[in-house]
Amino acid sequence: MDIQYASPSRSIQRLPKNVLSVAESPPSDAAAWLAKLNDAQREAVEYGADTPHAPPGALLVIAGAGSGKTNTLAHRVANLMVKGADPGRILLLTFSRRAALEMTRRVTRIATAALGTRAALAQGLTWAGTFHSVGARLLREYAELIGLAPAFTINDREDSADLMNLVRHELGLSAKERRFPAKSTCFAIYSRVVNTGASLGQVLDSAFPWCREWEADLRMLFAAYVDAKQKQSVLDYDDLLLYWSHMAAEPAIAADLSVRFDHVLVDEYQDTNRLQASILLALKPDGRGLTVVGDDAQSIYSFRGATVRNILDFPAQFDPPATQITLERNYRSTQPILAASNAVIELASERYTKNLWTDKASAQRPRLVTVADEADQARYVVEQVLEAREQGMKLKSQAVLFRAAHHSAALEIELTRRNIPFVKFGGLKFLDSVHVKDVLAVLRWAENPRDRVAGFRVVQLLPGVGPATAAKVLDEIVARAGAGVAVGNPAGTVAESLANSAANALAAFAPPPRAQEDWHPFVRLMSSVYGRQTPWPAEFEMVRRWYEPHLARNHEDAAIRHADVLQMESIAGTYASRERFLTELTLDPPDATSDESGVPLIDEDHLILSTIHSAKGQEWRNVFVLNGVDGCIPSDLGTGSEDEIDEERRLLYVAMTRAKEDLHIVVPQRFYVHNQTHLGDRHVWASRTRFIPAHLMPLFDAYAWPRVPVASAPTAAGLAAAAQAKIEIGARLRKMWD
DNA sequence: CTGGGATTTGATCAG
DNA sequence: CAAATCCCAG
Repeated sequence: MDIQYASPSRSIQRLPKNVLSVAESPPSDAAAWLAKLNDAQREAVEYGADTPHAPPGALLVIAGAGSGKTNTLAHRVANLMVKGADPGRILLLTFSRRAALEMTRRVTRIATAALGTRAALAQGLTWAGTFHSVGARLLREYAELIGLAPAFTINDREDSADLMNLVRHELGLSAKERRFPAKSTCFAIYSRVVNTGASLGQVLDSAFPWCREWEADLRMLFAAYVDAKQKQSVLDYDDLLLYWSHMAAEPAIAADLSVRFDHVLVDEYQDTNRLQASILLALKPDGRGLTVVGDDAQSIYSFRGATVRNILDFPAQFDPPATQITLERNYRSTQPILAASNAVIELASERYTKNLWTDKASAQRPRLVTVADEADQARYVVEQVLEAREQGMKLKSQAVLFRAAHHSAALEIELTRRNIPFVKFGGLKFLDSVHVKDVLAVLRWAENPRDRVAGFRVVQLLPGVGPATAAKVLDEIVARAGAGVAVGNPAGTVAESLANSAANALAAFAPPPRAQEDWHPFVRLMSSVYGRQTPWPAEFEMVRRWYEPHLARNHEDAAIRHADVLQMESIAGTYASRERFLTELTLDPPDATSDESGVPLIDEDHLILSTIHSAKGQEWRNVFVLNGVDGCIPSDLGTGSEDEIDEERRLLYVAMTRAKEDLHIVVPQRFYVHNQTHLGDRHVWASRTRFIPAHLMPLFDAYAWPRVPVASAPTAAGLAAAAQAKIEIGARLRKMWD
């Protein structure tokens, strides 16, 4: 066998066995598990796999919707392992945690089939996850080298916006005459600059033109924000990529970093941004061992800085250019569904790829259903879902997709009323609720006493403590910590001495009179968690018990919220440590909610509700797309530029291509306006989405619901009678006030 | 300086 | 319609 197997590898011991097992099996056998793949898929799976330790140049796989992308990628990973690649040296970057789990599951299954009893090898695939989670892991490993506290905490979007707000107040930007952009807007601008690599001016021009006048102030704000994060050992989502990218560009670390992974495979490449692309390039500058998979027609995350140019410009980045393989055969949808989807995407102003084809014939065209309003839309969906279930289609095989999380409100009410279980993906709620954030803030502050947003929130839970007192407390901690570091603490680590100073600062602080009573229990709690005196997860219970009276005092609906906290406690028990719990929860918050508070109905059959974004990569036999009207798809917020409109079009394309057998696009004609006083009936009339213009109508089965029986169409006699009735009713109504 | 009530504002998709 | 902001009594 190849001598290179003796080259430096962190688990050399296991490799020879593995190689042997492959060598022993006859070639026909080895081919058997690849036989189900089509030619293009097999090409993608086998590209360079014969020399896993000297991989050839970069590979780009353009994989259309339903073309077996996940399966192909999983086979490729399994094949690399079968051919002797060390699974611990394979980096698999996916879009979501869910996708990572699905991928490892499949790789394990395929590898088991291919390797027989040597399936344990697949367990070694430990580097599979999102860019952000892998980044967090690597940063903790290299933290000391790059001047980062290893116990750094990670802020989610809300926390980051809160910190931005804190900094904004300190800079006095809140007292401007003209209103300064909201904290979430400031953070969105900052995030976009970081992720796209564009200048602040460019970002303001292209995406936030109404904030143009604040450029100078924003620049100052962002500088202070970065400064604050560093002082507090806090990272936001973007930092996970940003630090990784800079780390990978640092020659001393870059060498170590790029040799530790022989193969880097990236899924959903069309939804990566410039920053992510730069990380890949730093890891694999010549493209050797790099595989990216994606579909430019499904690029729907430009609001997160993703650019379709990443995938389009990928091949030319390398010399020689990347090899490109296109998967055009669709295994998912019937021909009529595919025909309609193709027609929709074909109208894009810029279009780069392929037409998908299938041999799955069907007489059923996708349906375009007109209903009166959102209430009827809900009734239509429920009726159709139940009818399909009568014919043997499980609820789980059916999904309702929509553009924005709140579009399903009316449907959720109807489903609850009729006792139909459902699980909703997208539009996160759990982490947004104040009680969950309160408890997490205690834990984050315990993990990192410098985390000002967390501390600020926790101290203010005490009665009689407001922003001013909280700020004093935090300043006191910073002062003590500074003094502690200056004096030095040879006995313990930096983290321990920091925790000590924080606990001491709290103990020494003179609370305002109203907080007197609650102060000591609070100090006891914080000293305990700072000092890690209670093991995880018992620590969570202690925090919860401390929090309970504050929860009860501050919220009328404390009971419901308390149930959430208990729910969180049971989740906490499944993590090995406080740090793991906090990191995982911020990087991978639960994305599903169900009608019953908290408890997802995992075993029971249930209908799937999902935003289109969260439906990525999934498929169902029966798919309903809600609100196929202008203003929803495309969203009225996203019709500014041609690019934005094209992205909305791709969104509809993604939704449509989720369907295997039956597709319903529902078009309510009337929407009630939300922003009205009292219970008015102000409404707007909606029209069918512009992405399905008249000339595409032949591809659909268009009808109104409820269907009006022909026999009941008004006759001349009937109308005359009705006219009579109208008069009578009018007279009766007047009588009411006599 | 805190906290409760009145008032105004602004809002998608998500790691 | 929920969150941010403002105003004022204690």
